[in-house]
Amino acid sequence: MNIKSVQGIRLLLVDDEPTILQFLELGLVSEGFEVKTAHDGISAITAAREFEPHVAILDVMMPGMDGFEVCRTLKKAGYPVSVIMLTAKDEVDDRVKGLKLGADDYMSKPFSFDELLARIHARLRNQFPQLLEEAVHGPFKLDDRRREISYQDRVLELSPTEYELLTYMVHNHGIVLSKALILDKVWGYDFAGEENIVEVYIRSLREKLQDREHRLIRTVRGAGYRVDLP
Amino acid sequence: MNIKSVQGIRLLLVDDEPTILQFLELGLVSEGFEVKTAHDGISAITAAREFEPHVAILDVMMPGMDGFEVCRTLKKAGYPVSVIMLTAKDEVDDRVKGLKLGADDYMSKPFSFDELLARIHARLRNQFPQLLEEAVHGPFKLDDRRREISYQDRVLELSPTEYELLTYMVHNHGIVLSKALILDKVWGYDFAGEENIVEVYIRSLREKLQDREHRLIRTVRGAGYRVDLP
DNA sequence: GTCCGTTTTAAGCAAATTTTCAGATTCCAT
DNA sequence: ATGGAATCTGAAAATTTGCTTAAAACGGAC
Repeated sequence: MNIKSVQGIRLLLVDDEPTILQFLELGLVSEGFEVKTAHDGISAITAAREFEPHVAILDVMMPGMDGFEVCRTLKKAGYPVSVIMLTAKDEVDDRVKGLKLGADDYMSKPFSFDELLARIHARLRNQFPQLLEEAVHGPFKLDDRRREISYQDRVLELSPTEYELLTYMVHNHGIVLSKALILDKVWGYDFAGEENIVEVYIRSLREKLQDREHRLIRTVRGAGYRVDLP
Repeated sequence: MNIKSVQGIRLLLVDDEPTILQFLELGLVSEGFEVKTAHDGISAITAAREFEPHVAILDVMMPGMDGFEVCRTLKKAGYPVSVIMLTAKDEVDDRVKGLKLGADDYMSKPFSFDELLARIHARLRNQFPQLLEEAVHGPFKLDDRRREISYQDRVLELSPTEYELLTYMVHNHGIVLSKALILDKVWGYDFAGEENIVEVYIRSLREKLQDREHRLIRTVRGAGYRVDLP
């Protein structure tokens, strides 16, 4: 997603399950967020005090102080923090239901990483609209909400992967991006195929941008690709 | 949200569960509302007399005088108050009962704070339009007091779920909404079924809107749906 | 109970997208 | 200029996604 626009945004992750914590942290950091983690409620509160996160992602079920308590404490202290609560699907007793009220959004496990990203963006749009402006880079206009990219004021018709790829590259224009890096960011670290697929998609983008001379998306032989804005 | 200012708007919160009461009060006060709370039906009536709330948020299940009774009493006394009823998901018949007894809207737990905010705003739009902007989006007119949606000045005949879905989507027009998000917001966080049901309902809406070309409700492949107003 | 509208599930189909592959082309170092 | 590696290309194969339809499940009204 849009690396640059997310810089300086602080996320607090709280979960007592180390595996999940690590997994989420890894993903969110590589998206460009500033991330702090805590494995229980008490340390979450402490961390929040000095870290001042924009968004807190809290697991409901934790030993000791649970997610609800953390949420309430943060809100009460007046931090302008958005809270996304994570809970398992089978935790549906009434007490839990009622307490869900304090959070700004709520996701039930299991969920996809992409979905979490979308929720974080939604929260940011709501709470800190000035942080996520519509990005204009030269002839490109990136509209994350509509999920559209315009080039010279014409909306491009892109497949999902093309959209992700172009978003990533335009946000990082002027920088050479290796195929390995692109694979990581766009296809995910666990993609098993060959790097040739990047070439295939670059070709498709060039076609849709009418970039016959490869001047917009430049090939840097042996290093990767670079978007050059006029 | 499409609200100009919330200052001077008075909300009455009634619930016997102190935790929930506190959560809601905290959140709503920080949104700028004037909030008064009551923990049972009797004191709710008393509070309403001198506080004269614009909107009352009542829990259905309370010992002694329940939410319905409070609602009926308030309406009978002629206060110009909008009532939002809170009920647990399995108390299905409560909804119908509540609407018959004069409630203007209902919400089933669990819900997020955002949803409650949206409902309050919706209520205010209808009951006190001078305080807020109109709920007209292009060719759509949303009247959730009557639970009706007009499209090009014709009232649509919608099932309850269709109504919720279209309301949600029109309210968020111009933004891509994933099927997962729609499921959460419209069907509730604990819905167990497949995302296909969203597709089925979208189809039904398109049919009723005569949107054969899918230009009103656009499919954004791999991402979700987006309402585009002409 | 039966009827009726609504919600939900399921399966087949069509289309779009992703991925792979093999041959062509380009580039660079020698 | 030549060989080898990197990149480009076009098209087929594989996969995924969304659309549609019909039937089953459900709930309330009678």
